[in-house]
Amino acid sequence: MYCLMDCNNFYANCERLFRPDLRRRPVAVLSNNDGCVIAMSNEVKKLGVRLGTPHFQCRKMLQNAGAAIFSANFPLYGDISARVMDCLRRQVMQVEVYSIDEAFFAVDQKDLDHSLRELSKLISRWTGIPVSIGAAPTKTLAKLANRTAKHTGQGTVVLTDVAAIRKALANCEIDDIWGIGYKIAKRLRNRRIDTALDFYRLDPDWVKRHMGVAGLRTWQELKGKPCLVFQKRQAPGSICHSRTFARRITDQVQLLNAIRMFAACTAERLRQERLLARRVRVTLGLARRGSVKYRNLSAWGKLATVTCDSWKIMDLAEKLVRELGRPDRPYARAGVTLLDFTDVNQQELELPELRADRSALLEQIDRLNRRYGKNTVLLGNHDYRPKQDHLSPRYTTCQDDICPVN
DNA sequence: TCTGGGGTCCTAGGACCC
DNA sequence: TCTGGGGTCCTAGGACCC
Repeated sequence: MYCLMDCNNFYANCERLFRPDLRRRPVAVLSNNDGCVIAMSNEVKKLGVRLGTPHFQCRKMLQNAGAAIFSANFPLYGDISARVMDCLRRQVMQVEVYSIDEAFFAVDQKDLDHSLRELSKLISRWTGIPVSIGAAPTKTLAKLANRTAKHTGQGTVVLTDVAAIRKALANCEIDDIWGIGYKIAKRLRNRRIDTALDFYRLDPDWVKRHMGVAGLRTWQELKGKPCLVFQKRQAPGSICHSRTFARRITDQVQLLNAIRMFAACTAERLRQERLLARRVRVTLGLARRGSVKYRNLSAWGKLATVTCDSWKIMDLAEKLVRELGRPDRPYARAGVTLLDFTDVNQQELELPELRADRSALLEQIDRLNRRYGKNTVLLGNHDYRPKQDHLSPRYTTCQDDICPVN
């Protein structure tokens, strides 16, 4: 049996943890630069705000409803997530953390309904975060069970018999199936395939022909045949750091400063993962101008040897930006991606005279950033600062922000 | 004025090889 | 230079996830 635990309105409930006064107030959380709504409490959902709505479009409505607005506080959410996952690991086997607020796990118990309800209560009691749990014979059906648990307010749902599965499928829109996104859903709707049950009734050959192997896998999963199994935590295949600028950039020096800073962030993450990279890619997003659409420019290059040295990665990223030249439009966003990794233990040998060994210095910088918070020590001459007008304290990860108890 | 960020997997097409 | 088939590798782009 596959189970899926999902934290309810996770970011909004993290903000509420240390602010009991917000328990009944609407809460919305904004993306970087306070651009758009990325999470909200049920009260905000009831107002009709959709995920991804730009803040300026719903600001008035939220104000009128007395909503509390927060800039995304990822150090806080990451720490609370780790606590929830730790709690889950103490109770069940084979936990696969799927995202910051979701984890699959396996159970093999008789009284499943009862034990999942107890588990949900326990996580909520230990961490303060309410969760929903769905259980079913495949991961995709477990997702469906979880969705049903949320929608019906049951908290936990076990989907095993065909009748219950069919009922849940009939109540699920085509684009709410895990694995079917906006594009495919639109194509299916054009053919009058509107619900998960309509999709379930399709011929598998047709599904394979029109939706490829990924679509067929989803179909088989809904039929109860597991195609997606538990996965061990793997090293990432790429590491990316990208940002939309609070103000568009026209100055090349400013852009290069931002790129060097982004490159340093990717390098730090690379060292955390104990990996070395071979390739660097930079991506520049050019702003819309009149009828001229938003456009991406990108370029990649190879490092002389695999490395996790911030300066080498920063230098190559800068070189790539220079090679891209100056476009006629301002930059709206930029990013740096590292690719082609090898494990740190398999580092290629460099001639000693070519190696500027900065590993001790980088180690110290990483240590300071771990201890005193991200970006305590930054490399390069940067002037990039995101807009975060509604940031809550880092209650659990920064000593200065700990809640006082009176 | 103001529209996120970080990933994975699959597929098609081109280059190249024998 | 052209002819053919089969194979691999690489890259860009699309689609998906949270």
